[in-house]
Amino acid sequence: MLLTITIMYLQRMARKQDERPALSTRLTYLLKRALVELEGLHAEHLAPVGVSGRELGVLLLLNGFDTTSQQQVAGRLGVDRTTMVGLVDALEEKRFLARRPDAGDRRRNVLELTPNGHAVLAQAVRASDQAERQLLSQLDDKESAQLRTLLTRVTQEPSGV
Amino acid sequence: MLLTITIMYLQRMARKQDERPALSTRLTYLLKRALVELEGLHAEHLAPVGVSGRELGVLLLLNGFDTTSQQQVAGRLGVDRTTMVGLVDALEEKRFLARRPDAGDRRRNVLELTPNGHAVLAQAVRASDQAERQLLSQLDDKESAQLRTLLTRVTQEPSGV
DNA sequence: TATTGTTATACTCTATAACTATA
DNA sequence: TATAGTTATAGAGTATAACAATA
Repeated sequence: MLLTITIMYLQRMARKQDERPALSTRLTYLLKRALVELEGLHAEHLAPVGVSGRELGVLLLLNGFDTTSQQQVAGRLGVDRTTMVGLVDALEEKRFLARRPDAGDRRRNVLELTPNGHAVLAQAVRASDQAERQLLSQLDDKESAQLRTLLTRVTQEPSGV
Repeated sequence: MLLTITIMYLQRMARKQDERPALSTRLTYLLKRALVELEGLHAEHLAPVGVSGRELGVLLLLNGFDTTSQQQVAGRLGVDRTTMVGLVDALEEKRFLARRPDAGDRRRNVLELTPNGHAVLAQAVRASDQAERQLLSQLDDKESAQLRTLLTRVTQEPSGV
């Protein structure tokens, strides 16, 4: 009888323990942990290519749009224009892109991928694909696609803005 | 005839454009964007409660484990012990937790939530729930649960470590 | 000698303010 | 007057090194 009560008590305590809000169930924690791990994998896989994850972002943006000033890229990348200067400096020094003044508005720098930049971008994308596959190694293809879809929907504005 | 060829060419170009690897499809980009937005929502919702997102993490850990030194919490939170000092300073000053030397090992500080700390934690969790619901407003309950499950599986080690 | 908490210091990342050259 | 790029500076956030107390 006492044993039964004791067991019931312990079970109730165990449930109560489980009901405690846990850090590991918080969405911020899960997103951050996935992101940190993915950034680590990118650092590994991108190192031999010679670009950082942030730089890959710049290359992707330059590849995706035809005419682009530093400030346009900065805006799309979500960084300040002053931060952009250093990024472009590094990529220009590595000969992955070229700056030239815009003929129409000579205050602007038009950024353009060099042939070498295009080649490095292709390599970097393959490296990034590998990093992503490694992060998603526990999921099958359908689940991976689901995760991507759900994240895309989450980060989209409600009214198609 | 020429028009047809032109249209076909433009369509091919459009497809080619779509085939370009885009930043917006990169998992790092999606995760970061979701995280930044969720952190912003937390900042809003947690402000009236008087804790930061990082501090909520500490409170959740203190609530989840029974006996905890500063260094244990730091380890679980993924920050340096020197970073932990400032976090604990702030929470102690706000009377949400108390430091006391461990009787068994007087080098250690045992951290304990105060009654006030428990109350604030409950408030903060409700605020965090709201922030999460707002982020997930485009998803139904099943999809939200799916996202959480997929992220949990992604951040788990393969062999149940 | 090793460990916990602490402080001082340095490093990274990023933004704000100020300057230049263009418009 | 306003804007694009640049530079210098300052502010978070975090880690490394050194120190005191304790083991």
